[in-house]
Amino acid sequence: MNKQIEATRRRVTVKDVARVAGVSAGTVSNAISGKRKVDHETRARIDKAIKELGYVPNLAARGMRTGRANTIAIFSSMPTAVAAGSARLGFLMEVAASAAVAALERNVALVLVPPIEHPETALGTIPFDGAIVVEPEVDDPYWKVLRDRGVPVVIIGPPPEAPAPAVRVDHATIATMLIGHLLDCGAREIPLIVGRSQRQSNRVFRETYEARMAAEGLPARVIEVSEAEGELGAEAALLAELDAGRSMDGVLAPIDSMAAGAMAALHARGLRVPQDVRVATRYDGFRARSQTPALTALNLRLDEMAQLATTALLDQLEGMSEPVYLDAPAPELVVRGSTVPRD
Amino acid sequence: MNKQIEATRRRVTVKDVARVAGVSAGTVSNAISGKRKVDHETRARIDKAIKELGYVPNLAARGMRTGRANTIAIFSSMPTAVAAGSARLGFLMEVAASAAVAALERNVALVLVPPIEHPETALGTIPFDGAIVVEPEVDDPYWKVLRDRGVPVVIIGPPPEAPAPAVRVDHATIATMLIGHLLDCGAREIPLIVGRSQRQSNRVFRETYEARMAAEGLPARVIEVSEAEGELGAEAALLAELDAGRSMDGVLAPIDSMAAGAMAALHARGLRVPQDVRVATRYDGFRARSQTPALTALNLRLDEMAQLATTALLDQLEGMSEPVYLDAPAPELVVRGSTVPRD
DNA sequence: AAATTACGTTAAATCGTTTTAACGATCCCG
DNA sequence: CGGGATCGTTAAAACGATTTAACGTAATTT
Repeated sequence: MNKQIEATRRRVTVKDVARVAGVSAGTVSNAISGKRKVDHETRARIDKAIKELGYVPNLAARGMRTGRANTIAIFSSMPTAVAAGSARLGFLMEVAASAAVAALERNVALVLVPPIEHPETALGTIPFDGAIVVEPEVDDPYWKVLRDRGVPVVIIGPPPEAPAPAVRVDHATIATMLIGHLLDCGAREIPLIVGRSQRQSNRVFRETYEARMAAEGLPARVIEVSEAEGELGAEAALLAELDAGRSMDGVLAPIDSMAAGAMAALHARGLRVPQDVRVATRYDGFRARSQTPALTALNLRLDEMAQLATTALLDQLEGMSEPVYLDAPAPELVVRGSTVPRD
Repeated sequence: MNKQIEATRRRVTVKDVARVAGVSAGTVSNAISGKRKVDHETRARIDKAIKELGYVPNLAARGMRTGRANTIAIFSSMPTAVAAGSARLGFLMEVAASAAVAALERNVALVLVPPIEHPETALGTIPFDGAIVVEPEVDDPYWKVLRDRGVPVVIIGPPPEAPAPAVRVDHATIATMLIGHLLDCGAREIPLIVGRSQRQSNRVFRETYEARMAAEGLPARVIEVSEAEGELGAEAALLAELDAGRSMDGVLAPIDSMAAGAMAALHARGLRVPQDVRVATRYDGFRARSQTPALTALNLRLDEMAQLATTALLDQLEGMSEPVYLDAPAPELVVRGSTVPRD
């Protein structure tokens, strides 16, 4: 009953519990983990001792013995993150939130590793058993290190290397849905504003766009904007296009910051959205929703993707299953005011 | 040069490095940590050996010896989270993103602990040296356990107990700003839609509202809605109010889901926002921005708050400073279409 | 020249848990 | 009655790092 308020109190260990309960340390361990059978009555004594002493296991020691940290990390790499701006972060955080819940349900904690300056350093400081890598680049630094170290990894996004465990996101499908929607809305002159970097998503988007436009017998116009320029870059590029007298009745800008830039350009030239020009983007985040009118986008079902990835990773860690290759759930079109007039 | 591809390879330890470098394990440790001086030339040998062997330190072992996990956790508690819905999560994730960056800059990883069913269980599985607790309730389960265990904690929000290290958020200021703005916009009949639970923020908001309305000689009308009912509850409550013939030209709904419900009710009765009724809410998140028109809200500067809290916590952990009590940065009003006509 | 200090290094102890192999006791079966 | 099985338990050996106290040598002071 007496609250021992000593300045420095030795940590309560499994040995202390053992002594009080009149058993050996090993038995206490077994009682806690449930790995081996322990007599019902002795277990009761142990439980009592634990409560009495306020024992809380030392996770570092446990981890050292078992070789597991009971932790997984979620990574998103640097370069494009800064470039693609808040979108990327929002994307990552949406995934992380869902992954954290899924992981905790299996008593594993999630370590959040946002894009930072020096990835390598961080990697050495963070204890984790496996990782989820969000939309890695082709030569993603995180992914490469993890793979080389033999850390179990599940990717969310298109896998950068042929057979890698991943929740596969098919950018072609995404592109097709968005283009199809713009066409359905009656748009015929639809420039594509796309990132200049060699990321897979840019490439696939572009190819899919060109193929589809060709199939429809419509002109394809690709406007490349450096990711680093983001919103302003896209605005400038579209203004140039408009001022050069090239007409348009739709704009497809998968990267949401660029879509925002496009909106600004259209407004500046007095074009009405959606009456004159329809606009669509990919990720239905902050950015897309803050426009007026809000942008038509896709519900990528990030929560489901995160859950899939997390359970796949944990199954793999527990040896319950081989590495798997899953397909992301089909995205859903979220139609908003930027393509269909509201109210 | 030969890639040893053995089925099971013993982990490379500090001893292996020591052997190769021709020194003792202790010296390798010193070289790595930089805690004691190591001859320049031997350090070079050690570095070489490390690279050669691909040594990566075992963090569990290190943690066991040092007693530090190099990890902090960020918590948000259960009950209201589910109630307040996505808003709460968005809030948490915004804070977490920023905290993660701040922590990683000091080589500490951030563990994300979203609201879950059984907080106690999780606590026992997660290794962390300190914690950030986001907007704890008066009797917050997480906070109580952490305090009892003597884990260093910094709170973001109003502190539930007199002197607790915190980044203090002043709900009175927040309430004052929002009410002031609605008044400035010309609103005179402004019901307050507030949560029914005994959370501090509800109480403070309500008191501030009543005081201010009294001071202005205006009628105060408080509509209580149970947090669990959220959006629909608020909608129903406001519909009832309207149908009872009580007129209004403003609505203050701090909880964003309830603000959404209010918008629905107003639309349903053909009232125009902002021409007939001005609407404002507190947190400028997803919800607020997705309304048409988007809701006027506050930029609470969560990123700065998170950064403050994180550095305060880490300073405390490193013994660099005593527990501190900081004030959150002043919020900024974000005026949107729900109070001021746009375009 | 003797005494002291400073420096870099080391062997050994230590952190607290899980796991291993072995143990005695009890029970079952032939 | 003796030879397994079965059961619950235990003592001791890991796990891999950091830290302690002590050491020899070289440099500096007295």
